Amino acid sequence: MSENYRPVLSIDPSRLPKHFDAPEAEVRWDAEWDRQGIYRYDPSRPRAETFVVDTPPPTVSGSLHVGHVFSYTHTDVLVRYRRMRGDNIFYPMGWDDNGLPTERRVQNYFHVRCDPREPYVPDLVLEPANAKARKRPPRMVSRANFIELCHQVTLEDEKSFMELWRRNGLSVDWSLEYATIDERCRRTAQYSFRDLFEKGHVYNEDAPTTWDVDFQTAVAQAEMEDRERPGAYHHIEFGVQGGDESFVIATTRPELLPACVGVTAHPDDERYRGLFGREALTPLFRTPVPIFPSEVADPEKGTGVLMVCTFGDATDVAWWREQGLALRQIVTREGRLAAVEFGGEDFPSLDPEAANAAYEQLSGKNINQARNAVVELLRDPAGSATGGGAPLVGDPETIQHSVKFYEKGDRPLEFVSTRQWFVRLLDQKEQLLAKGEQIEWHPAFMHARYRDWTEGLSLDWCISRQRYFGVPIPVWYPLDGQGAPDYAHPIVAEREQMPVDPLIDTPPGYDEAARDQPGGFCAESDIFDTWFTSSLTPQIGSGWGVDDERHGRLFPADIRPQSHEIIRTWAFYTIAKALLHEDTVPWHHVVISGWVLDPDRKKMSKSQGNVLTPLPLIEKYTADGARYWSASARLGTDTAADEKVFKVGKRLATKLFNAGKFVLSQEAEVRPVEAELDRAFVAKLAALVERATASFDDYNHAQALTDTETFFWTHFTDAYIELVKTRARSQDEAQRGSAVAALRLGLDVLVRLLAPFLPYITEEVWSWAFAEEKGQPSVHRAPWPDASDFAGIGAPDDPGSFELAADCWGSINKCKADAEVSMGREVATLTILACPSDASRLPAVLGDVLDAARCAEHRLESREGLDSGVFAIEGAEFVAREESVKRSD
RNA sequence: AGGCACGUAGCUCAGUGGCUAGAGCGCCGCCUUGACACGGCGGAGGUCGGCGGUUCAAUCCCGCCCGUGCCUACCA
Repeated sequence: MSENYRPVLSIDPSRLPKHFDAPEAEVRWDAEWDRQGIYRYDPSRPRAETFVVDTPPPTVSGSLHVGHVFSYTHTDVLVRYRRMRGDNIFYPMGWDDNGLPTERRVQNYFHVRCDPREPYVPDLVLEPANAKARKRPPRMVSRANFIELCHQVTLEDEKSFMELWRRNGLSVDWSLEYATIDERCRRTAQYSFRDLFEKGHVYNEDAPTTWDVDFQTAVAQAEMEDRERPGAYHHIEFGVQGGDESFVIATTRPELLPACVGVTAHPDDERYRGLFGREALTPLFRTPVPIFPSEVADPEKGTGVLMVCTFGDATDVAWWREQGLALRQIVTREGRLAAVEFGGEDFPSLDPEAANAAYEQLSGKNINQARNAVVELLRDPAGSATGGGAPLVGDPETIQHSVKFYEKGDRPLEFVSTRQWFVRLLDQKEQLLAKGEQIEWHPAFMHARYRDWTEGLSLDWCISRQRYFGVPIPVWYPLDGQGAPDYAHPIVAEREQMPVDPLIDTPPGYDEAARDQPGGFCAESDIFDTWFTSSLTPQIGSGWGVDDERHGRLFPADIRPQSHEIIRTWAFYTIAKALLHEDTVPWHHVVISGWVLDPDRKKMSKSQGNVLTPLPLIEKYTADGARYWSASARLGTDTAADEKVFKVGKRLATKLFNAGKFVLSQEAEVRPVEAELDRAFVAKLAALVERATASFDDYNHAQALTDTETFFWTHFTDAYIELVKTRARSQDEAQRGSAVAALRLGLDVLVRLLAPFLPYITEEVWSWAFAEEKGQPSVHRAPWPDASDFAGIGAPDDPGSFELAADCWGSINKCKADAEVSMGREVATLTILACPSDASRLPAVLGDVLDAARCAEHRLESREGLDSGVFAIEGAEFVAREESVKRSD
């Protein structure tokens, strides 16, 4: 080597393993990244340089499935890109641990139930229930013990999630970890309540509320779903007071007949016009109820006239309110028919004896049993309100209709009148929609989901839950002299007290001795809907109410990644909170991942048993392979968990390992990139960098991956490396230096372009030489490639010379394939025919082509009629194999 | 019922108002290795869901239809 040039920092490939040991590297790099603190948020840098992520806190009690690594990888890829662009990343991780899923898991895991009347047992230790224990009735534990068990289980679950995230290479700043039940989140949620209370956005009300009879808790509109269920129209004859007329209503809920409080039909319906203002008489119970007209009644549906009950559905609730009808709540919180007495003021009857006899058949039964029983009673002419035979007209007519369920529930929702806390949202629709407009949705069409939901909002947000493991509502109620609570004047905890548990803590101005005493106070025992806390994740991260300066620096966030099925819950509620608290958007961009489908493109669900767990896939295909699969999906696109794609990712990582080994083991002097082919390659590489960067900025990471991968495989490893392999070992130092410099630049840039997708293998390759050479220990802190990487390298004389060389070499390869000889076979001589233009351009790169083809002698002839880029190879004479082997020794 | 998205090679997916529509996997044939057989070269394989329309030109734009998924609504 000449004395003026120092050698490049090359590696000795024999010191590297033959194959990449991914599991070992994944553990090693994860620890190393932690040690270097490369994912740490730097609070000293300004907002403009900071990229704030509002990470979805996963429900830890749910099972781990590939959907988790899928969507979180999308976020991580974007975050890693922004980090390399120089942004100060704020990327926390939280766990959504409170709420029903955890309670249910704890109930199953230990085979316990919570009964608040049970005394607290200190230091209670329970073993996971075995099959035998499950056959016995569940053990009853106190509320405090139950909550302790919930904490115990969530801690374990959080650990397994964290291990998965780390293994998957999420570049989370683990010092920012939170859990939605921890003290900080409880405080933030209670601050939120107090702020909404002060602003007049929350209220409590005793009103009919959608209720799950199994979980025995109120359910919000966002947590309901429709399910198709078989049902039946029952035609039932009603009488009319003071006349011998009758009419027939149709209902799918005959068991609610004892709760009938009115009858209605459309005002223009000729059949029933004469009845308005009079009273109907129910069969069986002989209860007189008002008949009133309503525009909402559809003359086409059923018989056009219907009974109003408390409560069959939301329309019943509306009629009940508008008409000021009586309240006859017969369905209990347990989903059974309550014991009621006909003949009194609440349940009037013209024939109390018969009514009570009939109701006796229903009392205490569940909904289905009561329905069957009432139908039997209606078949008996004795129950008729008119004396005109059996009240049930004809046979029930079976239909298929959709019924509202709690999304986690097993029985239809009932409307039960209970006292609940609500956030007033119906008066905020316009503002909520306006905030949705200010946010950029990726992909844009997902905005429609938010708009549809917001426009269709029909109920205020019910935020109280009659459960145990959650953030307590920070409220007490004063008790009057008789010990009755004054719900109109709740005592809300002071901010300084928070977080409080009203069941333990005492309200300001009261002594603990006054608890549950007349003239004293009583605690609100309900907890918040888990979304009440989850909707504050941007504020939890920013320290809202705790550190205003920091909040100003981190709120609103830059991106909110999430999946599309929780737009109506998580996204919606978070927008609502930011609106009500600070009249702002919570983040500037929403990034929506699609769903993961099973390999047959069916939705994965536990009930179908087609859920794939991620760790075995990561172990089989490496973390980089799993990330490749995730990242190959565009935002918002539902994607099949296709193992073929994992495999491709693993192959890409392997290829990068080998290409890196080759490129970095080339020894040469540091020389400028000058050869025509090298400059042509660099020009293509620069174009790739521009495209990939534009794709990332356009929230299209999948395009960036495809382009980079294709370039890496097609142009770099299959073409460029092969074409310059010989020259990279040439005796001509300038030629050799140019080739090696371009090879190293190619590897350097491609490793950085792939780093967001394949963090492990890129870091591995980076560590061999670039880390030292560039003074940047981690590729994940290295600058994203840009024009400065190519400064000083001239444009090629002919912009097409790279393709020309690759095409010509490809033609020779095809010639070898046709002759069934190996690509490495030496060629004694051959003739290349090219169109006149190509023939004149080819010599600039022909030396590299002939080297790659191992061709000793050649002739280049111009031939009219050939297309550009098409080369005919004639008269090829291959060196005999034995001779070829001998020569190369 | 309304809305959104999707329908491209056997499979999973790219793609563009215009040259012969692409990739990977799978398949077939060949190559035995000096970065990589966890590889390379070559090949077969598509009426771009259907029918109309706009256009010199449509897989791409428009309309209708069919199919799939989701969202919203209705659900006496």
